[in-house]
Amino acid sequence: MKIATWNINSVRARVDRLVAWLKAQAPDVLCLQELKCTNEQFPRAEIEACGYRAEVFGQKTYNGVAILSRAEVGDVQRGLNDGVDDDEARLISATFNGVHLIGLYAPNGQEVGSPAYAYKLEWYARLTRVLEQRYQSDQALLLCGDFNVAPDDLDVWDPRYFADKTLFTRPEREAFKKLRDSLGLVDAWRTLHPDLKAFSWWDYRLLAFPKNTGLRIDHFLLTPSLMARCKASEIDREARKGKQPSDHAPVWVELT
DNA sequence: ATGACGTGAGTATCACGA
Repeated sequence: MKIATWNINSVRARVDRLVAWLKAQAPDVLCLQELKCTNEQFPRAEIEACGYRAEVFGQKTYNGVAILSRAEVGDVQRGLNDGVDDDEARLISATFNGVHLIGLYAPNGQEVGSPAYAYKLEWYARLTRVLEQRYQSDQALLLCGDFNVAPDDLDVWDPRYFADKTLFTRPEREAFKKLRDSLGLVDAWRTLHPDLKAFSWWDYRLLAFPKNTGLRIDHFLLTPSLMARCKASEIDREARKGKQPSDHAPVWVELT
């Protein structure tokens, strides 16, 4: 079973790329982030024409997440549903083949010290509480998506330059670690590539992709029992090439 | 100069991304 995640940075601007990638990679599940469209604007017909269903949690202009799958998913929930007043479409969860899936788009945080930065840290704390309240570490649970945090030095092209920059500040990395530790979750790609310096996002500016000045911020977090079934995980750097790409590459895991 | 691009909204320029 192949499960993928991709921050597509506007699904309407890239529907042709999306369809081509689904046909080429044939994942069983693809979690999408940054749809930048409402449920009504989502290109459902094109997705269904290539054999996928779509559970969509859209929002006008910003955010928006979806779960595409070859077979029907169960128990779909949109949002954290933790009682906090929050209308940002950043999380969708479902079950598929006995696996609890959570597809998420964590807040970016803008500048350190800004309201958006505080919201990001609070959002991580809320998600951690939700995991602790609703799941157990012995379940088959998988979180994937754009976490907007580079966890370690190896995940940043220049850790010294990023030391006090959003996505790599100590509070963000600690919030990510607390989320991971809540259920003993494992960073699947890093576990399978312990010494590799590779990225999943590159700035559109400054020739960042050809210079490979990127960050690894798109992740799969698995409970230990699910990690035992994970034999492969890769970042599809090819999908960042060519005309009008998303600034993120897709990431996938293969589960036995 | 670690230097500025892409998207949606709306129709000039701004908010936002990371």
